[in-house]
Amino acid sequence: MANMIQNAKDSINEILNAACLKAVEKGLLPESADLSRGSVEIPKDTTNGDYAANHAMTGAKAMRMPPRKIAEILAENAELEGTWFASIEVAGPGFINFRLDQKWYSDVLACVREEGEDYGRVNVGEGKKCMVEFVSANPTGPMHMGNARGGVLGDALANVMDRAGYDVWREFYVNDAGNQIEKFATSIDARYRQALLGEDAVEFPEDGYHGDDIKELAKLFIDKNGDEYLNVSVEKRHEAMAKFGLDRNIPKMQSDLRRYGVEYDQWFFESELHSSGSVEAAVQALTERGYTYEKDGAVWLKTAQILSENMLKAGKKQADIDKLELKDDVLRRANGFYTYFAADIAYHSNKLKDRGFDLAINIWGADHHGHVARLKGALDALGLNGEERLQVVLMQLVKLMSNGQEVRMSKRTGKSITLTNLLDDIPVDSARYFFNSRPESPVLFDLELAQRQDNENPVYYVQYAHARICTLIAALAAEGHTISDAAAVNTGLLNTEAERELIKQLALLPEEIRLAARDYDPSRVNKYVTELAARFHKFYTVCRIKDVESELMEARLMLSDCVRRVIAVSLGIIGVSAPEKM
RNA sequence: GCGCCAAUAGCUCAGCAGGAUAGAGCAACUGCCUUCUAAGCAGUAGGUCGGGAGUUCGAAUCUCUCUUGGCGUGCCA
Repeated sequence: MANMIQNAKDSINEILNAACLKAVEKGLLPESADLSRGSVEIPKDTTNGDYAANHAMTGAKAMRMPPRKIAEILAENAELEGTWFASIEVAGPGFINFRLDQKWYSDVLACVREEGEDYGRVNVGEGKKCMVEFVSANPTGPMHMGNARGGVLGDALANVMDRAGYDVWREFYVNDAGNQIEKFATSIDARYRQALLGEDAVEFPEDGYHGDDIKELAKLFIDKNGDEYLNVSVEKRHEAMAKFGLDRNIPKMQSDLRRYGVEYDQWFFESELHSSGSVEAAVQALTERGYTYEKDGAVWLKTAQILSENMLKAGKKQADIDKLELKDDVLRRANGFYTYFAADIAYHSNKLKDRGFDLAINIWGADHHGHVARLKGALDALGLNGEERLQVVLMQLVKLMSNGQEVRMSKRTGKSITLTNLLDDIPVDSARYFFNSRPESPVLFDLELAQRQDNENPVYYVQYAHARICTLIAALAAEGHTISDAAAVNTGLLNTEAERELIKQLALLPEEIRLAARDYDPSRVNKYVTELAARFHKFYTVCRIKDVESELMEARLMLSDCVRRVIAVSLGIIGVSAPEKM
């Protein structure tokens, strides 16, 4: 579980604090010396060292001394003996730059070998229960590109959280109740009667689902039941049709997602919240706490009050809050049915309270952002601290390009690229790599580029590095060379710039996992592994492994094997395969 | 109107709890395979980080403002 980047930074802080203490004792720095605002960073340009500390600059004001002078005093009083650092120097406006010693590189390699499959694990989650809910597409039709992105981001994020030390649970929330389902049944019904009574005999509802999949469901329904539902009451007919449709659509979603490499721990049905009385209970609980009222025959949540109270507590000005024109929300409609919002409150209360998840992460499309504040607010009102315990990752929508043209997607007309079509056309690895980009940036998906199975498709760049190493290891094995442990190898021989840059990148994985979990952004892993592949390709070009002096060969072979493992682990996190041959 | 997200090389995007000279891939041009996979590597060229102001030792990054684009602002989900 070692994080060699964090360790190095901590060590620098200790070295500087000790140096500061010493300098104060000697009277070189004032008693007011305070380095606590300083931070350690990895400079872009390694001519500025491997790590740079800005403590002298951030502390200059309190000490009333020029930063450069402070930096020099600290550097002179720093003790590097027994640390991971070989040298220290002052540069620029007052940076204190540290250069890593060989020992650090050796320790990184030892870590990678010792931890094996578990390399990159960190324990920021401390075993806390974390649910990642993602995709949760309406089961009324085929999944589209947006769901494809949600599937990738959610699954990869769940992997990241797992590696960051959380106890992770993946869930799909099935909206099998409410208006959408009624519309779904109405649509099937219209197609059903059109098929039996003629196109013109029945008018198709304007707000119904116009896709061909509905016609297909109607046809299957006829194959099974013939015309026997023509004379049944509308309620009974719709109930049968909704059930029939869901029984076909849901398994289809499950198999499509599985094909995509996405497996859930649970498919949670909204209908169960209604039938168990959980929705009613949630609204009741809000009422008991005084957060609801009745108006026009409906039950309302005092959203405006809850949110403005929260904002006042957070230090926002009343005038700014007024500008937001906050509105209350309906929980139970005048017709007696609960809204989607009410069910969602019940669902999230179920997650945080009944099932005891410490953290609930939802991946939502950006078009749902208006829903975030009020859901958090409702959970706050229930005393569940929704502000912190519910985290919503809003992902921007997918723009699909084909032959340089944007392909418009429309759910209403049913004209959209479905996830099934997508998987027929492009490799899963390619889709998973492309969609795993920063969630809040819109993604432009170029169909032709993703389809290409050559070097223009960036996913192959990474996979190629892995395959290269595998064949290299096989070739050396054929000559009788096996991979030694870090301790059995003279890692000091790995001292060219290409080798050191490669090892530094290996060391970075735990830190990247920590940051990816902190920001709920799994795309960091994509960037990480791409950079790792780049550094390997460079090393491979510059440093020969086969046919060099045996001690050096062993060291480089061991390094290559470390890279192979870390690429495999990283690709595993983002759900891309690591081929042994290409 | 109000709110959320975005704007960085010709194209696609990194860089965003402030750090030193703003990076990569593609496209263009030039090199590197009788030796471990050239699906690779090295190099050239390409930029008022949307405009303006502010905060400070320092701003692509933080604040304000304007412009442009996407989304939201339902007794839909």
